[in-house]
Amino acid sequence: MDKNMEEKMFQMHAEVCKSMANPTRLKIINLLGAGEKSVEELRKRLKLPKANLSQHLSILRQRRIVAARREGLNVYYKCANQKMLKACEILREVLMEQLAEGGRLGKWIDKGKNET
Amino acid sequence: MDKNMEEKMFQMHAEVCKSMANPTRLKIINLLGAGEKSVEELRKRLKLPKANLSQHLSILRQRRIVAARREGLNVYYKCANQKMLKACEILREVLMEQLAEGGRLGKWIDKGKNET
DNA sequence: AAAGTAGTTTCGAAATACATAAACTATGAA
DNA sequence: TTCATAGTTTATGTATTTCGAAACTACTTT
Repeated sequence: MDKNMEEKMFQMHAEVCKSMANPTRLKIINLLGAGEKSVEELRKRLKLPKANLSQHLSILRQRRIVAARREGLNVYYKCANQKMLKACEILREVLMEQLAEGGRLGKWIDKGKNET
Repeated sequence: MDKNMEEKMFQMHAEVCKSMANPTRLKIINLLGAGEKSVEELRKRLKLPKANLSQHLSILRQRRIVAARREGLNVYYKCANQKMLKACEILREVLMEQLAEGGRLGKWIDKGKNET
């Protein structure tokens, strides 16, 4: 893998992370992880204005995190890739561990200086 | 897991993703994945102004993605959690696959309408 | 064709993230 | 104590993200 390719990979990777860097979008991913859903179903569960929901879905679509399929009036979305779900799952595990081991999000080097 | 907890998890998850949503920070994570390094080493490899590097490290530290340790004049950083690395690795795999399968980042439903 | 439902896009304002520069802190050496 | 090195923090201007509102598109029914 050459230098430019590496550079592009980091860029793409960052953009995928950006797409996931929003609680609403993570909720969407989570719901779709349990199976395909129409926008209307997502809207009801998430209680979001549909314009906003559509914007989030658009972002996820552009990064190929979800895939869309139209059927009549409805557009159905699903997770485009199981591996992405796996990656999310791992991060959630880590967070659960961190919550368990004290919860406090440390500020600085663990020298007892910046305790809250 | 109650409703508020769920909410907080999504929030935290988003913040971790945000911390990773930048090519420079991903490069840092990648370098640290290969082993502990001083800020000076990172600076030389990444060719970044040290103030900027320090800011990025601060963000990664706050989310416990990296851990810092001082030794004399130097501060050494390492990845705080192997699972985070694993999650990164999985995302990179997905990206490699996507590049392999055509590269073009699709704009809309795969109906041949929005070809580039 | 007209109206209704499902979904998307565009626009603009407020909030966040980013890089640069300058000032500051911490440690070790002279 | 003064200097030098390694690293952090604090402005500040710019760019990006986010959400609501309004306008628009796609399909179905009447």
